Amino acid sequence: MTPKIPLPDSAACYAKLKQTFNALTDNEAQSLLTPGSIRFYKKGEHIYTEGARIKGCYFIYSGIIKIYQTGHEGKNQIIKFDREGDIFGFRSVILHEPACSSIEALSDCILCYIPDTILLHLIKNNPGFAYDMMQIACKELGVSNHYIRDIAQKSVRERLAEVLLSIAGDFGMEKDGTLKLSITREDLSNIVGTATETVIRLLSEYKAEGLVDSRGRKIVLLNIEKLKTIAGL
Amino acid sequence: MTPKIPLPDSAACYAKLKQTFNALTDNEAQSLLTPGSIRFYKKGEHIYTEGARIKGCYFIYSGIIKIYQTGHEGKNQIIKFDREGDIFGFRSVILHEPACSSIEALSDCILCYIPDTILLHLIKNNPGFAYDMMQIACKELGVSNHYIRDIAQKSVRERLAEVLLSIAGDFGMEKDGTLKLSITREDLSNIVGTATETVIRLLSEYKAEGLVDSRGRKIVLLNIEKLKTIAGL
DNA sequence: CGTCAGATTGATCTGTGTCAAACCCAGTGG
DNA sequence: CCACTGGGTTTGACACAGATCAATCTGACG
Repeated sequence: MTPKIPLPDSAACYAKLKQTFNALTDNEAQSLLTPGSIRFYKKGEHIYTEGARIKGCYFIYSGIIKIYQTGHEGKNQIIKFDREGDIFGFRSVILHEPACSSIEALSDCILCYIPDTILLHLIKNNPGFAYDMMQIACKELGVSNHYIRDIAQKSVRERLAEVLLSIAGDFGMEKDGTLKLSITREDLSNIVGTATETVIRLLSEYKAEGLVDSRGRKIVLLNIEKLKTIAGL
Repeated sequence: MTPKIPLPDSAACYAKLKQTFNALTDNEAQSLLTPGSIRFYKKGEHIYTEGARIKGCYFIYSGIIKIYQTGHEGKNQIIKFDREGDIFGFRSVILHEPACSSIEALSDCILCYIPDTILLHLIKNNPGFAYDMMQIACKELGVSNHYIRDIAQKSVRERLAEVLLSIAGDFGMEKDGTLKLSITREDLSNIVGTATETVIRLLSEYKAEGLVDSRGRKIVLLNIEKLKTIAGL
């Protein structure tokens, strides 16, 4: 559990916070950065689990986390990935409800914990902050609703292409087209909402068509345009 | 276009508003109820369409509206129904984006239009209101994410049962189990995310099993418990 | 060098989508 | 009053995408 990377000091964390919430005053940022609020999480570690009564939310200083829900027969549905500068868990805090999804660190992470009292205090006392949060919630809402349509209407083949492109968009790729996010076939299938074998077969098809290349978790997008066509974009 | 029912006076509308947004002050409520902000919409009328640059959102004084997105080959995905006391369109206003879904009146409706300037002003000046809006957005977010899991993992048979139950929950039913919301098979299929014929076949199956009865758009839930089992609840 | 998770490939089964035809019923207009 | 019309509903036949099950393979790592 010893951090492999040094925890950032308050100043560094403050700078990150300001990027996401530019409405925060210095005083308020101070109130967020109490001792112990900044914590290191090892890759693979679970931050919290569906149904947990969390009493605060988390700001990501660095790293990538996976947000998912467990369904029938233990199959997981990945809702989204969050990264540096994102905030998660606020839904449960604001509604005073148990967590509706589980969170797992996909890479080593540094998270800043924001207790419910402070979050609610900020929303009720800093209108700019409330507006920032509002925008974040609305953006997520738009993405989720868009995804409902896709998952309901598009074929798995189309959705997989779309997911690959959106991963490229969210996390970037090397100059050669390699996705910066390394991800297992199983996780891919849990985003797309299909069986792992199907993802593997479709990736092979793409490969045969010269659209992608892959070795293990390294996936290379060779023909973005064609993938967009398949995805229906 | 002449209203079949008289438009409510400001006082009636004010009362409805207070039920949803109890943080509103009298002055603020006044600012919402300018002349012309309250309008009647006929059943089947389109309030606005995906991609429209709307400059305000709507509060539902009475009636039911359908929120949907158009996908491949004109097939629609219904995101949700809203009714009396609900507010819609705020996502686009808050993000300054074009509408991401279309709105249609499922019954005769009376809507109260809230211009963007006023909505944003309220959020930035009345923390209680901002918090109310925040809760609404978060609630919708929770529902949407939950639905992503369902649509990705459950079979159509399971989802149809779930949708019927949730319609019963949202809009109620008569003592005999008849859903108060009358809905076409096509709309049902557009919620579940399947073909119309499949909904019809599954309803027939349910009927054969004594779980539901139906004549036209009147659907009667005969065995709620069994339906819950099918839905996986 | 053994082990184990993840990746791959094949064979098979089935839930749903698609296409086509017919039917029911309410509203309209002659 | 009745034929006409058209939207919604129903049923059947058929094809196929994708799930499932089973077996094998690969590569990373202790």
